[in-house]
Amino acid sequence: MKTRAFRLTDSQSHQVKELQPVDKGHLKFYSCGPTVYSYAHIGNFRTFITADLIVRTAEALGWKVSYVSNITDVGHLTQDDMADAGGEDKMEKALKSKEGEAFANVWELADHYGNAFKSDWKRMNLRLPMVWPKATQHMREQILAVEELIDKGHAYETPTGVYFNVSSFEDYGKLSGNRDQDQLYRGVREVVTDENKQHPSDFALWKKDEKHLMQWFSPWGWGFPGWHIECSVMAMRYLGETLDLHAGGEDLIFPHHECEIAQSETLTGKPFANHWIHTRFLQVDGEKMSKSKGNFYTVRGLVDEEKVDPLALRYALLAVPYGKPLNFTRQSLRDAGQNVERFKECDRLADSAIQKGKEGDDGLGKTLNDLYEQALDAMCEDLNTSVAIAKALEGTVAIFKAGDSMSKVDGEAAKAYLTKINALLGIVRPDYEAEETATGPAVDETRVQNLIDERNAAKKAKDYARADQIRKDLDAEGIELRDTPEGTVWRLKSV
RNA sequence: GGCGUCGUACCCAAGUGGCUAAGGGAACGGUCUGCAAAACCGUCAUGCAGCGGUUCGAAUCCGCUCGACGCCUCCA
Repeated sequence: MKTRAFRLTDSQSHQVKELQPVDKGHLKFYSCGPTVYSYAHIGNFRTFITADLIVRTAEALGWKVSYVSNITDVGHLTQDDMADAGGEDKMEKALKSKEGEAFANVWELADHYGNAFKSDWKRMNLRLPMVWPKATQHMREQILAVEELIDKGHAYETPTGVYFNVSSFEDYGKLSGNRDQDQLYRGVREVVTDENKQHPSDFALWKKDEKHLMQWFSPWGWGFPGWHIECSVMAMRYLGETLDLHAGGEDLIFPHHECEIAQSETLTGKPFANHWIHTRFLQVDGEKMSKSKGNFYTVRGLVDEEKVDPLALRYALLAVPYGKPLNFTRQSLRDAGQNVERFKECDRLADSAIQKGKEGDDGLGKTLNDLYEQALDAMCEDLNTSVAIAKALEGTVAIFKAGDSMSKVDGEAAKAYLTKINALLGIVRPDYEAEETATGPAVDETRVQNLIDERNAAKKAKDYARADQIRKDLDAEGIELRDTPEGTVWRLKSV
């Protein structure tokens, strides 16, 4: 295998630079996960897919990957910690909402959405992290970290909590560019802040709150941790004091990641992460998607209710490189579905060629291998998924050209190619067994097969009107028929 | 007010100084098929928001104009 550099845009320098693990060939990677107060939407998953593609590319390069993705289940307030008068914990707010009525308490709610998230994760063909740490499971470490920050003189206690003194950390703003903390508040319509804080930019490490539904006892009394401290603590707990790479959505650059840097580097005196990358937001029909606008799609809604092929959804979410805004539309989902079908069709063609066992070798393997190498090159160049997909699709043209007369050797080469493309992009085959889904009627396969048999009998009898009627009826149900040399096959039409 | 991104065909999108401006979707014509579907073949941007400039040479660099968008405020 030729040696390749894996290059990614670093959010701090805005330059594309080589990702170089401190331990050569062993990537220590932390990716910010969701706050589990609701079902994750496709925008969340664009970010998680970016992380997934990094893991897959690193694996393709033969690296070992220590991959951690957290689950936030406490401490994420509805209002920023900077202006934290009146901020409400997202988990508590969700419990009070209409959907929250189904849960006995906030712990159950967190558990439910956390599990739903993990199930969506698998359906989107995402690599499993080494660990999925939860904020609530690392309370002791968080409290210890806050104590240490106070001891070191970088944090102070007020009647409402413990705050990090931003002016005590010289590098504050190095990631986001928000260097001048006073400038930040000029032109902002209203600054609501805790009057006990020394500066509006100081952020909460611990909130005192005896009424909070999730609370722990600390040296500062009952309360709960601030949102930022969990990631610092869990990242360092599992991956060490300096990460090779830290990823997240673009909204997390400030304040979340800026605060993580301030806390972590103050604690260790070492760089927190050598490389930062951020996935740009997804838009829907040219508009920003957000919960407050209500124009958002969830994985569950599309896959369970609308029967969209999860692989098509994944394809649509990764077709545009992570550094550019992606405009998600019904059209983009249809395009994605078409191409995913091409891969699947090639997979069937390769299986059939292997089964037929025809002799010969038309050199398909060489062509496909070159294309795979080019696809991997594209992924190593800042995850250029557009080019990687283009190369992957060129491979399908080569496979289709070989067609039904493909030899066994070429069939095996095609199969191996698709396996490698799938390992890199995850858009050919599902990597996990399908889980039972509660919603939607299952297709009665026996009934469909009976109708196909009836249609074939009608065709044989040259009763084409009857044959076409059966095909038309099934099509109306969303089942598409296709007559192939191996017989009639059917598939569910997605979207 | 601060920080940042982008404008390439009907749609998505690659290309960041130099061969014919990748690839996909849609559309149209053809082959195959009882007819379809899938597949294959062919057609589909003398031009890259506009205007200037630099250069032997620019979609690519510089300036201005117009337009779209993101973060700083709930969000990945």
